[in-house]
Amino acid sequence: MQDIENLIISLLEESLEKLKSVFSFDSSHTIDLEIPKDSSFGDLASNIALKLGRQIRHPSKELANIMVDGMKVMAKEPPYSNLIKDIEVGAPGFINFFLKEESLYYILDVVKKDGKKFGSSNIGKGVKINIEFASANPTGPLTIAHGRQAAFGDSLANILRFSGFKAEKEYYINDEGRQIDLLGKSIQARYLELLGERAEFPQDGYKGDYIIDIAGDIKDRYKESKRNAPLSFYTDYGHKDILNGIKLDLKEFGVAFDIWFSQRRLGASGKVEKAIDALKKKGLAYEKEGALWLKSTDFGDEKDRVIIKSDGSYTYFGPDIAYHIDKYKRGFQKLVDIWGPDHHGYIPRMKAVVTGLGYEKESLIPLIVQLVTLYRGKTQIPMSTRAGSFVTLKEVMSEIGTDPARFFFLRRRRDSHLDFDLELAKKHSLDNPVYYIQYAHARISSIVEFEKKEAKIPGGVKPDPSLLKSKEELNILRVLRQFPFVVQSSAAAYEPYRLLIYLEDLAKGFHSFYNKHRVVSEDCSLSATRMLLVECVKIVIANGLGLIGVKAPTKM
RNA sequence: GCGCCUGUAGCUCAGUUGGAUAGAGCAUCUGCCUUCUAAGCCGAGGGUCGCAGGUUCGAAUCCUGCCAGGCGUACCA
Repeated sequence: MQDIENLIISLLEESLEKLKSVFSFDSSHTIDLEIPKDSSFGDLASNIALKLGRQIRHPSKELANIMVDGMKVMAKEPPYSNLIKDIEVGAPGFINFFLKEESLYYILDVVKKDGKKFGSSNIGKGVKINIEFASANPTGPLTIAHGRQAAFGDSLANILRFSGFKAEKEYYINDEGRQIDLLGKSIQARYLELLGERAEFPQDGYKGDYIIDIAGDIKDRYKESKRNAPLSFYTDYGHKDILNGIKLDLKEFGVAFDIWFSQRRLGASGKVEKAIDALKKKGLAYEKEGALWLKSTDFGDEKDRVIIKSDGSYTYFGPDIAYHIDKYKRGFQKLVDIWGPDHHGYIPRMKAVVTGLGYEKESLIPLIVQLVTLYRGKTQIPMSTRAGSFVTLKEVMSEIGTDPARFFFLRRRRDSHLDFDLELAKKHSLDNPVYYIQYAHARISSIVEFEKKEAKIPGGVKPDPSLLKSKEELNILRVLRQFPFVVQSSAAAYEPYRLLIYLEDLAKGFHSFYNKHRVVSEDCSLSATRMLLVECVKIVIANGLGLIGVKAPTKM
């Protein structure tokens, strides 16, 4: 398939070269092919004449006509002759290629042969890339916002691996600092309350019920013996307990991190001081009003940012600088940070650090994943971390299941605010595309079973793709052909949702086919061919769902 | 005030980076199960792409100015 693309591109290049004898222009054009949305515009199309027309100020359609006339002659000779059926000029100057059916059949062999690898590529060229995501503070359970980030980061990493990157999934544990202290104080206060003491609850303390649960656990385990325990006992107990919960949730959600990176360990290693020294040496940090500031304005930030507060403690930013440097030192060439929209102001200062220390600005890739609003039908479910009332990822998983949860979190562009309707996610219809896609996979599995049991197709019968003539069959071939493109564009744009849209399209193609045509029939040759077709659909659905971490069931 | 995100069919959203007649699903209306899974399929209606300018062969897409919603604007994380 890739060969077909390349052949047509080389044909276009050749034609462009000939055009130079008539017009003068520089030949630095990269020729892209697209798959037209409407198949009446052919199987592949190029807009090269339109681009060239703008450059040399000549009517595009005329250029396209000249090129097509030349290419039609060339297309009569091998290697093009057994590939191209026709070449046409489209309305504004598109060049549309119509391929022979044989060239579409080719995809079946490729899918069957590549199997689980179909769709993979090496566009990543082995570049080491770190994907850090869902790094919630261990001060409370994962919420649905983290759920979206987790589903996104996990799938993105899978897609990047499939595309030839060496991607690692990392979780940054914020296990020290002001918020952790606040957590400890909150637990301490609740514990003392349980012992019947009047305890002062911290002003900005964590008010959720889970704090009381933790305090209760401490009481069950230690009775009253922790009445005078130091604060560090509560901070340690609390954040470890919560982190364990987070790990369990993520495991259930199907996310397996390669690295759990502790901020506390980073602090103990002395790397934070080293990083700040490096900044000072480069003249990127200065002292003012007893605090240490980063000159982020030199790199386009609105104002300079505090690294060390006047009381001598670090802001969140301090360790985070060291953390990013550490990731580079560990050999990562690209760092993806997946953040919520509340972190967007954080991008310029982090970019400032990276460029200031001599790393490529583009090697840091912050991706902002927009908010999730939960609905139950028409009514919005209110969420507020501060009041301690929020819907957790765990609650969503247990209500609707992990597959629909992952799917819904991924279904939109990351820039798009996500409306997540729990009622919708529970429905078993096309309202809910997870089941629609999984259903296609299950149906095919069932056909495979049926054929095995009935043994309709004798062993010697070979598939003959030239029997595939119907609109529905040819459509499936076209859609199958797109899969590698979709994977690659998802990887390049860091957008897993494109894969979901594609899978819905493929499933639709299959269901349409299924309703109109029988796979296993009295016609052995046709049956064998359609079995091959349907098995290819199954492979691609399984590959696609695998990348987004959704199961491909054989029965439903 | 400033910054970021969003505005496309009644609803939820796509639109391949500036291309061809703006597309899906849901909802509404209408058909299809004695044969491989009806969690399915076929068909119909539904649009001033937030508004106003600009850039060019060509704009939902790019630029400017408005309008609306969300988020942020800490020596919190």
